This record gives sequence, structure tokens and C-alpha cells, in this order.
Amino acid sequence: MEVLLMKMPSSDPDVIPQANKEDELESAKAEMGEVKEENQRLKKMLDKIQENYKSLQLSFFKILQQGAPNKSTTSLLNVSLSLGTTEPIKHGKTTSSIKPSLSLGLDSKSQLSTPANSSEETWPPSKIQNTTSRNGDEDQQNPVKRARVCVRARCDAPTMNDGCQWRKYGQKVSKGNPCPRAYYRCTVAPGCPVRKQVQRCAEDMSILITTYEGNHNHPLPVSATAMASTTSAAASMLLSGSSSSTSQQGLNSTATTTLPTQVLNGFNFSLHENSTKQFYLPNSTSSPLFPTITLDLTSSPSSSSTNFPSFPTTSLNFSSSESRVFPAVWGNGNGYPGYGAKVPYYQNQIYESFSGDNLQGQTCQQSLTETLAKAITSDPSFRSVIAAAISSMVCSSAKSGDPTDQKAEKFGQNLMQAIISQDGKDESSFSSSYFNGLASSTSQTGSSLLQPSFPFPIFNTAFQSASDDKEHKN
DNA sequence: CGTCTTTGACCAGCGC
DNA sequence: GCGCTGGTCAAAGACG
Repeated sequence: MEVLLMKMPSSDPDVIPQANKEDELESAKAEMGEVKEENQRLKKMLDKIQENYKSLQLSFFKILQQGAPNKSTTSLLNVSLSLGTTEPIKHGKTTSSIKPSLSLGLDSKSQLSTPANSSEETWPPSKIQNTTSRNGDEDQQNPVKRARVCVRARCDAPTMNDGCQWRKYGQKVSKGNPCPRAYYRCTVAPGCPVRKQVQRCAEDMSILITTYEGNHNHPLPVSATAMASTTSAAASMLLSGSSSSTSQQGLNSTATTTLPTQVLNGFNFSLHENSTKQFYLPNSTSSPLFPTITLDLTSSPSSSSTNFPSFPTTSLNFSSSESRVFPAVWGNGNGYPGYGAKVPYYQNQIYESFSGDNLQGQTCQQSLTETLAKAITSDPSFRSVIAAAISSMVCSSAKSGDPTDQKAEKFGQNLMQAIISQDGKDESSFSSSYFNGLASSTSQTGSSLLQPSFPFPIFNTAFQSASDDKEHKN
């Protein structure tokens, strides 16, 4: 800790009287004791944050379960999982309005849209539907299994690495988008019905839009479970999360009704009617027949084509305009690179948000540090959320009047200041060292402040993914 | 040699 | 009926 470093004697010890040495030693010991107390206090704070997180998570799933799914209507819906997209949304020529309504941190929003012609919304086409119907049990799949999951992410590589094995079977240049659309099918197991489309956003070439359809009929590699679980869970939410009723008429109308956006842990889960042009991808002709789940991992100002209403929300956005933030995640959509690559921590975040499974991975301080550094440096809102949480905890603690709490308050303020001040800076090294310091000081006290019990699942999964990564490499 | 990608052809749905 | 469009097929070539 810097406190200790500052207290290190700088002058020649030979000229310092023995009494002064002892005084400094005692002073250093006292400082160490205070630091330990601070660590204990921080641990309590984090425990409380964890409790709050779990409580919110439980509330979220309760709401999901309580929402009586109307499968006849939900099959006509799109679900959009937005991570941090808070900018104003365009729906054709209209803009959206906001209607907060749900409690427990769950917001809802309304939106208007013009009838969209999104190729994303219409895949698979009727031909495929007929084809799958001829395949026997394919048509027996429930809407969840038939749901499509569209993932938007910033990625320089041709495809996202989702851990699965894909084989490209076609490529087309769709009208209105100079970027060709690639068609892949899962080759992990023969006969796997899962297919995906990959296309770059015409308005922002850095955004890669991947649309998945179908469920895997085989075990998935560990590195692929994050995305698969995400899509599956999102599809489940698609059915359970809609309380709004729609009709085919509504789908054909020029304006759509309001569907809720739920915010949990900073993640926005919004439901869109299928006619909503969530993302540009113009030119589609067929009517929407499958529910579509859109997972927006972008929040760049340039992604003005995203059609999410602007609404005030506390959002954790783990995307970054710099794709290198996830160097080991994207790219090379072939084979099983996922076994050697880390599962994107934000994907795991999503997965855990749905599954409620707080992974208790092994300790990996370095991975945690890097993850924290990336999370903090990649998004200001993340820093703000952390700072706000710490501020809240510290302030409530300081009200107790305990002098040590005042020190904790000061420490928290410094931490907040340090976090917030990272805006606009390349502070990976700083964040890394900062949390290294936290973690190392924690280990001194024998606690597990930042270890698997960390309240943010992103951190837990960072452990997990790192562990998986090491396992696969071994 | 096996696997994968490329790419033109083909098919079906939709709008005019 | 025709043209447009999206999606799939399959032969040929590339690659390790």
C-alpha cells in the first residue's frame, strides 16, 4: 500500500536515534493495523453489495416467472438485450418515448417504430421454415427453440468466436448493405440444426451482427456454453418476459406498442415487436414469423442506427470502440479456438445474469486484475457504477460516527476519485495496479475480498473463464 | 487426402 | 407472370 511506502524511512538509519527508529516502527505497525481495518471494512462493503446483487437477481427471476407467457403473442416478439445502449434511438423516422414503470430497478420503455424491413428480422425465410418442417422434429420445437438470437458486437474479425464450430455454406450480398452476409451452420455434431448469419452493420462497419437460430442437439464445448446459454436464456426470457399483447395486425401497423425494458445489474432487457426495425439491415420482404432476440454489445455513438429508445438507466456497458479490448475473444470463427481463448467476460456476465449461477471459480488474481482494468478503462459508466456503489456504502458507513469509518470514507472517496478520473485515459496499468493493490492487501489479511465471492458476476466469471482457459491450454 | 471456403446456380417467396 | 431478393446447394479450388 502506498501508505506504507510513504512511511518508509528515507534518511540514513545510522544517524537516526534508536528511539526514532522504534517510533517509526510503531507508526508503521499502526498504519498496517489501520490498513487491515480498512480492508475488513471494504470486505463488508463488498459483501453487502453482493447481497444486494443477489437480491436483485432473485427479484428479476421472480418477475420473469410471474410474467404469464402468452406463447401465441410472444412468438411475434423480438427481445433485445442491450448492454449499455442508452443513446437516442431511431425507429425509422420516429423517435421513442419512455415510460418507467416497473419497480425493483426494472424499467420499461415504450417505443414507436415504422414498419421495418430488416433482413435480420426475417431470417430464416419461409423456405427454411418449410425445410425445417420437413425435417420431422424440427417443427416440433417450441418457440424458444426456434427463437433467433441476434448479437451485435464490435469486432474487427470476420466473425465472432463463440466457441462453437461453424462451417460456412454460403454468402450473399444483400440489398442495401455493401457487406456480404455469410451463412454458417454448426458442425460440432452432424445434423445440428443451428445456423447463424454474420454480417457487418452497413452504418458502422465495426459492428458485427451475428444471428443464431436453432438449438444445438449436442454437448457444447465449455467455451461455447456462454453464448449458447445466453441465447437459450434470452429465448426463455422472450417467452416469459412479455406481458404486452400484440397481434399480427400490430405487426403490420406503422406503430408498435410498448414493451418493457428491464434493467438488472445495468443490463437492459428490452422487448421489441418483431416489426420494430431494431437495426437497420434494410430490405426484407417476408413477415416476421420467429421471435428474435437481439443482444446489443455496442454503445458507440456511431451506432446511431440502433433502435433503442433513449431512457435514463444505469447501464453497465462492456463494449468498447476499441475491439482490442477483447483481444482473445473475437476473431477466427472456425474450429475450436474457444478452447484456447477466453470466454468474453461480458458474455459470461449475461449468462450469469440469466442463470443466476454465481460461479465460484478458482482464484486468479491476475485475471481478475486484468478484467477489472479492462472493465474500468473500457467504459466510463462502469466506473461510475462502481464509484456510486462505493460512495453509497462508504457514506452509509460513515454515518455511524465511528472514527474508523471516517477513514474508510476517505479511502472510498479516494477510490472513487481514482476510478472516475480514468475517463479518457489509457489507464489499464493504473487500474491493474490499483486492484492488484487491493487484492494483495486483501491476501495479507487472509480474506477473500476480490475473490470468487465478488459481488459482480463479471468478476466471478473472469475467474472462471481464466480457469477454463488454463484448463484448455493444459 | 480430408476439410473448409468460395462462388455461381438454383429455388421459393413476395411484390408489382 | 415476371423480376427481385434471400437462402441454400454443390462443385471447384485452397489449405494444412
